[in-house]
Amino acid sequence: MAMKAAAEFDRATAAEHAHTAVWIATVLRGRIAAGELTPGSKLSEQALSSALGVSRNTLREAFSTLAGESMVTRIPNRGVFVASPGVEEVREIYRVRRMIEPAAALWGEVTPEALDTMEAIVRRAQEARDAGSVADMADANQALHRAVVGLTGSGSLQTLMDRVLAEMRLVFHAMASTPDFHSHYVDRNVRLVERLRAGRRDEAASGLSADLDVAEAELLDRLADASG
Amino acid sequence: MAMKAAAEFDRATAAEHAHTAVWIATVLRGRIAAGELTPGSKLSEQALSSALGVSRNTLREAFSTLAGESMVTRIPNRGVFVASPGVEEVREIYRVRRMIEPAAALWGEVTPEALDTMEAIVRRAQEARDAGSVADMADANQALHRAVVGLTGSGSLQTLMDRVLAEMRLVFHAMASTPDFHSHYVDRNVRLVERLRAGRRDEAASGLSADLDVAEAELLDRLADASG
DNA sequence: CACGAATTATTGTTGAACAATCTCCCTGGG
DNA sequence: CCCAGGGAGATTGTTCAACAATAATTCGTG
Repeated sequence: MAMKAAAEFDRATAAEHAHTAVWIATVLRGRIAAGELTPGSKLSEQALSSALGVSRNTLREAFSTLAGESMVTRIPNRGVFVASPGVEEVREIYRVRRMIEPAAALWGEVTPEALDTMEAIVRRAQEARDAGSVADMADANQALHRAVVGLTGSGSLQTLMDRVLAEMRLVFHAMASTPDFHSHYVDRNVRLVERLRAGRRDEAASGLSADLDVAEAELLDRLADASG
Repeated sequence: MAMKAAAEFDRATAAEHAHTAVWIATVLRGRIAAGELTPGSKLSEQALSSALGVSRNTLREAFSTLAGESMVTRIPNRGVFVASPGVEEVREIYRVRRMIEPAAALWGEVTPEALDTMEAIVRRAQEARDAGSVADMADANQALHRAVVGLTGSGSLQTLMDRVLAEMRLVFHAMASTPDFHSHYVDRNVRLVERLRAGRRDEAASGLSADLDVAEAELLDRLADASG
């Protein structure tokens, strides 16, 4: 068909031959994370395949990938939709985090470099708070917790955490407004890193666990408000 | 083509319309777990698609799923191969297990039902040892550790653990002979469940961690022998 | 207005085709 | 004898077009 160029967009830019399906999955993942594709919205095969300039088959393969990451939900004979996490998903998110984050704090390998990285992230969060940038604060917060899991040295756990954090972003996107959720945690995060630096891992782990409890409760609260 | 029936095998038996791609993924996952498809062996698209009676496109989608579970490895323009975990993969497996299993023992919800289940599994392991059935012992061992992670109540962690255990099976399949690896752990597992029953979670967690260290060392040892 | 049936749209799956890439063998030169 | 180079053949990556199966919608009828 002569008119594939109708939606040729970039795709020549970054690493042309990244095995189209993977590339498409990356594009969609990015758009979902950016909030361009809002939770619950339908991803039509025909519309998307022509919009992205790939065949339905290739798009389908990308969908498989994203469904495996639970970024989208596939309903047989109905289509795929951007995942829209609810109360149960939030609970699951914190079940996971309450296990792997304290575990990482307790038993991970706390290197000086890791501590430096975390301190830099915490400073970034403080600056974001001072500047009143909610988005940057959210980013820094996620980056910090990601770094905590990084202490485990495990790629699988890191991947799991990335999935969880991506789902968290979806939760925020699903909420109409994003009132300041993170500023309370900037100071707590500072204390967390201090404790890790001081080698007080028990305190770091238990404090982290408590923080997660609070965050979950607060998030569930706002979710109930939004849906009630 | 009239001759699709050439390889019609069952496929009408179990839940006919399980949406072919996932059904195929299930079949392949089972064959890999059973050791029918040995680690490193190539999965030719043409051969498999005709052997399973599905189109290459559908098979491809199944491959995506399995690659996402790292049951198979995809090498661009070369094909997909049954994953063949080596030393680094074993290390990663135990990095994960050393985090989530003790975490589950420490912070999971230890219900009486869960304890009963675990005791039943442990008894099964003892019977298998008495009967000299290595395979049953391996199964029971895996089931027990799976149950430990189940204490977290988290589906994501359970899924991660399942992936890890599947990879463990691949490691065993990759070793020419499977000398008795599990009998040493039957008694340790008994003690683990006893400690959980007694509410001595710290001991359960630290003992578990030690067991995992020993198991990793032993496994790495045998791997070194096999490849040396 | 409610209800059911026909129409329409969308997904699920297949088969064939072609380009890109790899594998392997075969030949020629050192 | 060994190695480099070059095809020929096979395999994967991707697209297209078609049809079957299922869901959504529309429309006619009571």
